[in-house]
Amino acid sequence: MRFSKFLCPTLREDPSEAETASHRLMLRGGMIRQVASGIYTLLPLGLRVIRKVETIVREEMSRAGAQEVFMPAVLPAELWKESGRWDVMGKELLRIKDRNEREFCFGPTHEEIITDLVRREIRSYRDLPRNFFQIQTKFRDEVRPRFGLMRCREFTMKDAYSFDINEEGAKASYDQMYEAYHRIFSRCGLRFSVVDADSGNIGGSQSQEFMVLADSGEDEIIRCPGCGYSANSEKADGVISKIPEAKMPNQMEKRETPGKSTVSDVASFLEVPEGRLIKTLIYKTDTMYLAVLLPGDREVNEIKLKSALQAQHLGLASAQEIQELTGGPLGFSGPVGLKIEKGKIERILVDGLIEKDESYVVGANEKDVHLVGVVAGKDFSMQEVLDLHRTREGDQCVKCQAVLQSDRGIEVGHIFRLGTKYSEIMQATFSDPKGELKPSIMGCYGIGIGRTAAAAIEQNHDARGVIFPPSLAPFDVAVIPVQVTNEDLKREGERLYALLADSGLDVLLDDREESAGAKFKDLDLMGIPGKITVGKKGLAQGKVEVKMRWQEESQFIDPSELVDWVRSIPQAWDTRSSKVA
RNA sequence: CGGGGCGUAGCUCAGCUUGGUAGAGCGCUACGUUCGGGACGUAGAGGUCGCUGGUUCAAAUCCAGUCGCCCCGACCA
Repeated sequence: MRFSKFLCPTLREDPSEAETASHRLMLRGGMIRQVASGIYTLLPLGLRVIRKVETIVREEMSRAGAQEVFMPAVLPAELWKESGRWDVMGKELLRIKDRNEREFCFGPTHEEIITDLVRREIRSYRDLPRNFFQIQTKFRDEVRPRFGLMRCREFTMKDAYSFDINEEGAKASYDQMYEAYHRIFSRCGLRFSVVDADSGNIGGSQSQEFMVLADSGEDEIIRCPGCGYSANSEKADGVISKIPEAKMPNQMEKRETPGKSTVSDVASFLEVPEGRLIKTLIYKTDTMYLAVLLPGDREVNEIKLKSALQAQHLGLASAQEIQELTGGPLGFSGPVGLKIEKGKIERILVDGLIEKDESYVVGANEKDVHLVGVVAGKDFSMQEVLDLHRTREGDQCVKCQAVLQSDRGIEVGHIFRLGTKYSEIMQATFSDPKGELKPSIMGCYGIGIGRTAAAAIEQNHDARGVIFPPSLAPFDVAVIPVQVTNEDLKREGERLYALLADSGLDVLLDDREESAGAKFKDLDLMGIPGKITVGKKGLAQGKVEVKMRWQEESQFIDPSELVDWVRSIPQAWDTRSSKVA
């Protein structure tokens, strides 16, 4: 490719909208342009990177025995209604109507569609197991798209679906995908870890996420240095050894707390550690109101709460609702005297960190009043005790008691054991050897293609720009004649370009009439691993000047070694000493 | 959905408070001089000041509405 013909509008300055490294560098490097919030055009350079990721994914999926299909992007509502997710998905699902007012959606994922295909086409245990995958455009109307390709509304996803005759088979299919994902992300040059995850509205019994470690990641990973346990903090379990000490009366007493409605205000006003407060959160689901009690210094894990309640929607009650339900204003709710009544608060859930017979501070359900010396289990009921808090760094591992640590991660892949959630409801059955009809055991497996590329940039860049892992780089090497007006340099550049291209390498020839400095800046920004500088220095001594993106100094090699040098770049990447952050 | 910010040339932004013929740097075009880490000179092109309405003799500027984009939050009891 000749740079002079290549659409790669690099930007000298940082675009104002970009915060994270990958977003900023993909815009500056001329890889993407935004069309609408969370919707992007991939420019030639960016597309090349995406294609590299896709190629790796395709190779590893076939190697793992999956076969490629291509399902539609626009999906009829009926299938979604059949699975029940038409109502569950909410506003994230982009709903559209055709000219006959028939309902469709733009596919956010394809369980329903593949299950529909399989129930029509696969009838016997002899046809199983099977695994189908596709690389397709999805649309999810995200609450808040951000960070360029990291959280888009429209994005490219590889999704795979396995169908097995029994649990052992399903487990084997899952393990196979686990291995394939390991190979894929390793080949993409990423440092990642696999964590236990919540399966969200996809459903199923077990799921794990592949997390690329990066400070800009939107997910928190909880990791145990003792036993190696690691999980998304949404899913992680942890314990604390003991609750904080506090001076507290033995009997329940009222205390005036004028205007102190937050945990930190009340705690400092009453001189009690936040862990000795109980916050009482009033939630509402599709069917009822409920109270959730947890230590003041803790946060509710709404994912756990939602699954404990088996609720489809979950949200906090409004200030007005709280006043009506508890008799007191927001900020002063408490469990003492809280009545359980049909149509009002129907359940009181107590987090497992609240200890029976210990005394706490709670709201009095009365403006500007809190209660101190409230004994858990005596002054209020602890009938429903559940694990509802969000685990955090510093808690102890439930398995080995080591102190848990936390990292930030970008979720690039997610694998699920679905069981029969979809096959049962949609009747995707097969005949077993006895002739009985059974639902297939399913698994599903996703990879965010664009997000993987973005994550690679998050992990591999420096002040000058991207440093693509060679496996994802848009070009293997760039040839830069420092002066194209100099006929000798121009001719030599053309010669090397032809030589390398003829060897099957992806080469970019920077034949633009730019200054050498401008070309170097652009090439560094674009992150191409190999750089061949064609200048008088090398020409004079009959050598070729070469440098890898992550190296500081050029070296001069014999022209006969050039092709081998370019081919050696991937190995050099793997063994490079100065890994970049 | 709540809070905040922004919308002026391809990009980054100034001008708006105090209304009076639209600005800078970078980029782009032409010519010349340069030429190993974003060169210089000269001459040029390029803008319905997001959109709609209002106030006014006069609106980028004041007012109202609207659309779009970004950020923070959505864990607050």
